[in-house]
Amino acid sequence: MKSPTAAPEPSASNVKGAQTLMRALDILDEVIAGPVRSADLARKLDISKTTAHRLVQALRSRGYLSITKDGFALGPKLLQLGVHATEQIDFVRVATPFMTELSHETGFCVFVGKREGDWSRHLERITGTQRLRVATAPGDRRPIAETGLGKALLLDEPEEVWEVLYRQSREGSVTKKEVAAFISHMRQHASAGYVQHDSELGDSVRSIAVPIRDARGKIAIAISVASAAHYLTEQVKPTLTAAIIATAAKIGEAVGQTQIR
Amino acid sequence: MKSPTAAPEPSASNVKGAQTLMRALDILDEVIAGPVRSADLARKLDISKTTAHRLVQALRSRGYLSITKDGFALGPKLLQLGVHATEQIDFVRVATPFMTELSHETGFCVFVGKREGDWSRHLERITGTQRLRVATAPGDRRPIAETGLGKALLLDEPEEVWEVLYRQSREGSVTKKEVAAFISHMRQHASAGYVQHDSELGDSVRSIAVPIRDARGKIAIAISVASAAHYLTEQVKPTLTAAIIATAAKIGEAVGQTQIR
DNA sequence: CGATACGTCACGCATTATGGAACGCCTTTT
DNA sequence: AAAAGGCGTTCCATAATGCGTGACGTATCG
Repeated sequence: MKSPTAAPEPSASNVKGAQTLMRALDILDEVIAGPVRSADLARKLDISKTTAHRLVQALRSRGYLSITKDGFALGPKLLQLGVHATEQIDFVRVATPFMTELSHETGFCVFVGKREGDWSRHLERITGTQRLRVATAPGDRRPIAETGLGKALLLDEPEEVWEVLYRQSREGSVTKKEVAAFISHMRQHASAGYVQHDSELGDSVRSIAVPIRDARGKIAIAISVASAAHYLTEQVKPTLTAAIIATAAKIGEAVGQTQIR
Repeated sequence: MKSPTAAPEPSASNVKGAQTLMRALDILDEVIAGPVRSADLARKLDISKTTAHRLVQALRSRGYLSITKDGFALGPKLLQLGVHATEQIDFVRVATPFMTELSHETGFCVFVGKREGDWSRHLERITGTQRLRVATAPGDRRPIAETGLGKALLLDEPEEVWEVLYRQSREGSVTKKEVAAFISHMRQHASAGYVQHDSELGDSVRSIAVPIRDARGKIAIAISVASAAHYLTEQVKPTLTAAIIATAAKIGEAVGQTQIR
């Protein structure tokens, strides 16, 4: 059985014997914000002008930096790496440790999922400590407008799309009033940045879901906590919601989401 | 006066005193193709298993690599850097040295430009050795369907867009036949990958233009050689075209264009 | 026309990174 | 079942690597 501790992540300071590399990466971090002069780098990172110069030239020779009239900027090589990273990165794998952490903190069961056309696909589940479990398993596919997780994946869509998908999930048998209510709720969710969803199947399943955006700001996946309404009461909701949002923010940061501005 | 030699580019081997960094970047280069095991890296790069391990852990601790079940893959940090690089990179600055080289090789005048809505903006010009010069100057804006450079920027657009922009450049006074001819020519250009354009103003200006794509494959800028038809004869055209295409390829590589597939 | 600040180069010292050896854990082979 | 091989990991002595001091040429500013 797996030990409960998460994967041993080398926490940056953990790693010894790569000073040159670390300093070079520090430089890249500084340059993210915008062009920086070599001398400024030396000061901010507290290294000698010479070292800054050497590292900057090395990075430039590899295309990681380029020279502009007001200092060094990110270079073309990073475009290439960025594109390939997009293809290679497994969002779920990145998210899993954070989900585990959340599950341990709260005791609830945590899910991740992504959009597949008009469906939402559940990709991974971290089981919590509660006896009563939501049956949804990794691999399950549900109409996207029908789950909290799915709705979180739709938060950036225009209202017309919401309507179409909602009608689709109800297979047409739906009143105008219901549609209007759905849209209205989605609007609230979108402005709040998270979704609270009560199952319409009468099984008292309640979930809270939050979308996670990739580096381009596009919603890539969503995480959700789902449980019986018996556990997920109005009292615990505020704290829990905050915890989920915090976790989503951490994951977002880990997948390179541009900082909130 | 500037020396005729291009900017002193640190040509990778030029840079000394950054072994650790260079090896780490070599690792990233290997991983671009797909997940690689740490031991394989040690072999391919001819370094000890220990060193490979240390570098890989360092890169991972910073998010440049991530662990997958079949080795190390590019990490989420590269998404972030990629996005910011897209904002920061000055394609013209990257292109200029290559354009200079082309100009010296051929003697012709070389231009770069980008698209601005329905216009093409000339951004930089490397003057050649010829007495007779095309007057277009950096900063000039022309209707996009009216110049070779502009047409190169449109090669990926659907035919409807070609038609709209062509009519626009002619201010409506255009026959169906002319439109059909334009579309037909554009089709040829698109499949050839370059544009040959003879000015319709009767000034005997002829140009050859090639688009340059960014890391996502989207046309970002275009370069062109323009001259009096007196210089740009049918005899020199094949050689010149090949040279321009080669230069465009080099620039494309420099801005991280995914290899031709 | 000094004064400041930047990028660049050369050089000697010691900090830093290197590879060998060895270990535990797996899967594959015998 | 045992042996063999491959992988990721840790420890350690060694010297090679990367560090900062100092100095030079050049632009920017007052």
